[in-house]
Amino acid sequence: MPDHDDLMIGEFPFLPKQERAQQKRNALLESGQTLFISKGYEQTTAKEIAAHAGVATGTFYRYFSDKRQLLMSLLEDKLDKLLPPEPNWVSCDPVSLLSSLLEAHNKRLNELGIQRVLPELVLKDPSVAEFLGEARRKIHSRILLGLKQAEEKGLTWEDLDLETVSWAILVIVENGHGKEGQTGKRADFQEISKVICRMVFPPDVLQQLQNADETNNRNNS
Amino acid sequence: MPDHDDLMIGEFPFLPKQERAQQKRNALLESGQTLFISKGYEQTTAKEIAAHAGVATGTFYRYFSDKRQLLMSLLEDKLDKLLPPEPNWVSCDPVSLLSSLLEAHNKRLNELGIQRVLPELVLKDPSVAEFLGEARRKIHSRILLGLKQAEEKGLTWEDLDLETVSWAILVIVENGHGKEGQTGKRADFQEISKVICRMVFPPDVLQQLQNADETNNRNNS
Amino acid sequence: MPDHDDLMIGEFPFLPKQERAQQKRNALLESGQTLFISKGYEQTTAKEIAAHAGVATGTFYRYFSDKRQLLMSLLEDKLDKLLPPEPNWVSCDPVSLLSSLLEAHNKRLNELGIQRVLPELVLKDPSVAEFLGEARRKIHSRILLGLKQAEEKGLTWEDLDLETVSWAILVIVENGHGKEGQTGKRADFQEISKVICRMVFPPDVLQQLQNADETNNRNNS
Amino acid sequence: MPDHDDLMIGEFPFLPKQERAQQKRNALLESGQTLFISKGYEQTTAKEIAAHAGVATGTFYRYFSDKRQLLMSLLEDKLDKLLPPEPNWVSCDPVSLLSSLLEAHNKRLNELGIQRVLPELVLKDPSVAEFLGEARRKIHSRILLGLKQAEEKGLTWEDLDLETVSWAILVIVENGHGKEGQTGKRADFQEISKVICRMVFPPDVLQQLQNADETNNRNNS
DNA sequence: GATGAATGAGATTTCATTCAT
DNA sequence: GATGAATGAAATCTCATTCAT
Repeated sequence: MPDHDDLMIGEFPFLPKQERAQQKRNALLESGQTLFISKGYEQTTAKEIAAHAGVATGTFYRYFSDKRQLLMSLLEDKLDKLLPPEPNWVSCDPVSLLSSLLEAHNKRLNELGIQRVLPELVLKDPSVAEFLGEARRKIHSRILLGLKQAEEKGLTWEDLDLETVSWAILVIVENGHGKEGQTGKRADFQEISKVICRMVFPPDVLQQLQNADETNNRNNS
Repeated sequence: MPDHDDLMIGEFPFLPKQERAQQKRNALLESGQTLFISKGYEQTTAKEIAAHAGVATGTFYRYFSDKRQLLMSLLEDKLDKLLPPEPNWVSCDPVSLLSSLLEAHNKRLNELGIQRVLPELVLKDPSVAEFLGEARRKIHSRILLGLKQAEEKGLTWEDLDLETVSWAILVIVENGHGKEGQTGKRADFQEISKVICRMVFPPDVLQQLQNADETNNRNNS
Repeated sequence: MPDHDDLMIGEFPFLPKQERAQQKRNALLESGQTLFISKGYEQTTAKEIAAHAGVATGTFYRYFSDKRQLLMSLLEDKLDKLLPPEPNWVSCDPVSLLSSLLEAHNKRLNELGIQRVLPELVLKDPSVAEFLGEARRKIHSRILLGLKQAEEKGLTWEDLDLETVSWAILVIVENGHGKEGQTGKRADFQEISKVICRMVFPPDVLQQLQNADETNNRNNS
Repeated sequence: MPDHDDLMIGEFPFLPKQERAQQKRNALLESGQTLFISKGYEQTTAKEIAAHAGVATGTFYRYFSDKRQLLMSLLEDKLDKLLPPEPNWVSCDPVSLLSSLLEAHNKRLNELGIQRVLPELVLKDPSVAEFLGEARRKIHSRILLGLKQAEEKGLTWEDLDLETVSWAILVIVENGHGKEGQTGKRADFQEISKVICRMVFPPDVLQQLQNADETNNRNNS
């Protein structure tokens, strides 16, 4: 349980009660996250979480009604960080834009790690499944919307099935974080972006967008 | 499990002992699979599996050292069915080829269902993780090989990063089965195939392959 | 866990499964009863009951879903023994009849002991309260019925309120077992019976009944 | 417990400290009583009592060493109210005297309610049992004393066993409060009194006492 | 081999009591 | 004195695994 006040010599190690309680709650949340990620949800006990957070078993139940609720709190806290950002396809070079978005999203996911427990929970707890499904639908419709705007401007392949492409993008984005560990090679966001862009834009449009972007940059500097 | 054979004095039991034991083992495997899929691995007890298979709890432990080993046996038995087939890109219309392969693979996955428990186990049991990683690497290299052959024949985009594309295909294939439930629309294998082909082949090559295919079919008939 | 078979040398120490299980169930019931009576319901833990019955904690839960259910089983098993017998006022000397009934009932209660925990449970568990109330109503109406028959024969005090008297008798009978411990004197069933009879019969009727009884006895011998 | 006095600068707090402490103690006692009666002793937690009394959990332990001690204080405070009044059999109509005494006692018991938890505690805490036994003995000897005076004046049945009758009266009085709920009819104190009087006095004596009472009343008015 | 009752370690959860603030 | 968060012992209950029959 880190307590920064301890380091401030000359001050009373005083925190208003609410804040201290918040600290403890957070310590429990963090410990829960850490242990869930490293051992899985079922393999982690409430006692362990409490011990890891440096509090007694009973304290766990002051802040959370049970393990499940701690997890749900974690999910709610972190949901926005799990969602990939919404790309704006038009204004600049789509490949490098996507690449940096992917890299940032990937970094966030790896820092978070919580997504690794989710598949375990989908089977055991329908409400988690519901929760995740909702989130996925949200992301999917975001991606779909971006694609639609690009399509309206005549930038995409002519016979593009937006539903399917946006779903494919979703899947690629969601699984990007795992590329390295499972195929032995570090994720190459630049290449992934190229693949995605190729699904969306014909080569000439892509070239055009990239040229416009370069011009843009030259004018700006 | 009532066994009327015991009552037929003077007849040979219809199955030699070893085979009857095999039957029990298989019943347990099937029950394990069914229950793991519907309730998750941790939520399924050895007693339940035994009861579902129509044998006594203790019998479970005659055939499997524990729950984990039953699962590993399941995985080994079914692994080949989890692997998607290796596409041969050259000989026919890639889109319809892929489409039918995807559909067949998807059907197998849904019949199997076992893949749904795997994420739960990856964290709990490193050997499962190892096992799965191995399988994925195998599939990945199959896909990669197919792509390489296409590339050597000059069929693919010029600047194609084969590693990345094959990884993207892997991800799409692996997640294809879940498309429907999660985005509200039934999986459309035709469209998915088109997307994948667009990642791999330039439009003119694709057209050419499809024409060749049609010619082929006409000649054949 | 007493096992009488151990003492039968030369016999197989064999009991059919059901009987053995019954034995264990009974051992648990008895242990529950003993401990509930000596320590109270709340003060007795499932673990203790199991240990006292010579079985493991888990075995307790094989036979009873929880402590409460064991108690309810006890109550159902013993309810008929808790009910006082129905007196037949007419056929013989009411005082000695009542006296022997009271003594027998009292002996049964003391052997049983379970009634001592009931008050504790009435507050905690409304279903126990309901259960007991039902039993009391049954006894009460039995007593009332006996009184009515006596009244119809013109044997009782003229202005007798049957409801009230039967209630008073119920209360006296129910509390008879506790007389000794709480007032320092052994229960004197003969005297209690006299008191009850005085509530019901005028002295002359009582005398008459007793005389008739004596005549009866003389004729019988 | 909001306390506006703290805000009135320059005024003496309305209550000296000790008295305010007394108030808290009393609030705790009352809350304990209320909750014990409605939920039972074991089912009531110290935290609940404190919350109900409007003080912090810790404050509970400033005034009482533990839950048990709060209960004992309750008992000591209320014991005199639990004791039924001592009847004076001679000076007036015993039936109506008893009737009004019974009614008053019954009302007190119902207001108090604490007697309902006692059975739960007798088994758990021998000192409570001791305490209650002492109280019962006290009441019993009071009743016995009254009967003896009546006997000395030759008012009672000739062969009356005073011990037994006084015990029977005690039991009836103690259980009177529960008559209604358990037999479906409201307690009828007049009838109960008649029953008790019939146990004690022969009809002619009773008549005589009632006549004397009427004469008394006529003379007084 | 088969059975399923028995085991007991371990997870979840509660609550009387303490103690830093 | 008052507070209420924290404690941790203890109760309830589950289930993988064993073993007598």
